[in-house]
Amino acid sequence: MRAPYGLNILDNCLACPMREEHLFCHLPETALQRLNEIKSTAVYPKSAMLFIEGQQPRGVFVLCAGKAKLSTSSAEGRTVITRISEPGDVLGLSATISNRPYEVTAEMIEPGQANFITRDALMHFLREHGVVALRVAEELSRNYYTAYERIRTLGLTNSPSERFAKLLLGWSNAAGNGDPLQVKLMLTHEEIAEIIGTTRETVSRLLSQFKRKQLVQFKGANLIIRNKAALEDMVNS
Amino acid sequence: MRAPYGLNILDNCLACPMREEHLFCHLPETALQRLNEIKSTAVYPKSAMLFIEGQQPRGVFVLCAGKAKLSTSSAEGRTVITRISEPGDVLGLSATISNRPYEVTAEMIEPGQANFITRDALMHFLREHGVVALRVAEELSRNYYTAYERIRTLGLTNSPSERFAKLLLGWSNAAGNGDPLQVKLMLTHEEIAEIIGTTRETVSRLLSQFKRKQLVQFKGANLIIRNKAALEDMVNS
DNA sequence: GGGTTTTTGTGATCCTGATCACAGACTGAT
DNA sequence: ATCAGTCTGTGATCAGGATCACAAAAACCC
Repeated sequence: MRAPYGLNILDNCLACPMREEHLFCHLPETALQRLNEIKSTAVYPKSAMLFIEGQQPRGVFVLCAGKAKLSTSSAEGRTVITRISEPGDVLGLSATISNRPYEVTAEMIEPGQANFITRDALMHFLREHGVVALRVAEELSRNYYTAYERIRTLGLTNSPSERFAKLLLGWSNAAGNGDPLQVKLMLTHEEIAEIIGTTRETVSRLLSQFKRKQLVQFKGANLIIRNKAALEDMVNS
Repeated sequence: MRAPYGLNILDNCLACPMREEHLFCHLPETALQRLNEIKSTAVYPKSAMLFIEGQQPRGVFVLCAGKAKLSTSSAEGRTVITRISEPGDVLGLSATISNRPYEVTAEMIEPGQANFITRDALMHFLREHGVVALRVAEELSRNYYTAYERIRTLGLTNSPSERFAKLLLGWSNAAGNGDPLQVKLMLTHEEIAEIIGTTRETVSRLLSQFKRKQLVQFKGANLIIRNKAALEDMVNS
């Protein structure tokens, strides 16, 4: 297995990388072994598509390194980004389990690595290991919750400013290590717009507006939250 | 077990009522038997709350008769209806499986009946019957898909008119029996507004507008779709 | 380093829905 | 029948974003 794109292949990224709640953690030894036999690893460059909305499900991808954006589009070209996936996430699980077309497109937004398990192998594996099926159900529930969170932000807030403030706060909370008030902006305005359901121009304007009001401030490619309270007020307006 | 509210208790509504894809259909005999032992049945009047958003999950409800609306609200009183559940649906499954608070409120919009299975009993049952756990995973995937459908309608369409047209078409498709062009309106304008993410007034106006344009027509409490093509055009605008 | 492509900033315009405010129609209880 | 409560229709107003249209800036690539 070669490692193009200057990435080193991670040895065993199925086995509980960083997140304790990872799908395939704390499994019986035999199950884990079997899992390692049926998985295959690959490395992906930026912009690589793991799968595309509407395709028949080939299997699941366990993201080991890098980030991927999950999005869904309308016929008229409009797009919503539903999630930015991080290492440890399992992509394509619901489609694979239910054997329906992938409901989203998964595109790497930075180079990374993922394990792949074919649908047949996975289903066979799950039928043999009932415990893991239950874990899969739990993982699906988790996905369900994040989908609900999206529904709530899209449905319960009217103004883009509110949603943008919410997004920034969410990012600052998610910043596990380092300064929680410092957020690395790795998305284009266009992509941010696709997350909060507005236009690129509006995101641009909101950002200047936030800067003007001293709510945020730039430090290179990072955004510093200067007035968290004010942002929180906007969210609960 | 008494039957208030003038409803007759259905004998065994776990066993594959109408929908082949029902969660607990085609199970091994032993599993089905055990299921019948751990379930309890109750009858609910209109407006009864099966559970409320934020509560610790007590267990799952299998809806046997009647319809329930699932909704989620913001602190400021705004509400989105995420689904109108029909007999055969399993309510509270993801919360129960993942042991997180119910993510929605389930309220009966017509009198009905449901089986209840406590969380403990269900989890114990699932650990014993791995096959069923897989079925649960499939059911969760289905729920996930409908959640995604909500995300798409909320995120990919801008105009309330578009969403309203889409809703009407969806209802007409769902009308299994009878004239597919005839839709029974059983929700208030307020509730419709909470489904498509707009205000009551806008729904009122849209309805008059659709009537004026001969897209729809009333026949008592039923709505007749007069110009399906025009509605479909609005959706793909 | 120059040339191309993507990304960002900002103005001007316009229009759709949200909001507020009532009045009329229904519904359901007693 | 009556009254309270809910639901529905519609007008008037108004602001917030979508849209279009460029130009500047940054990133990328041989």
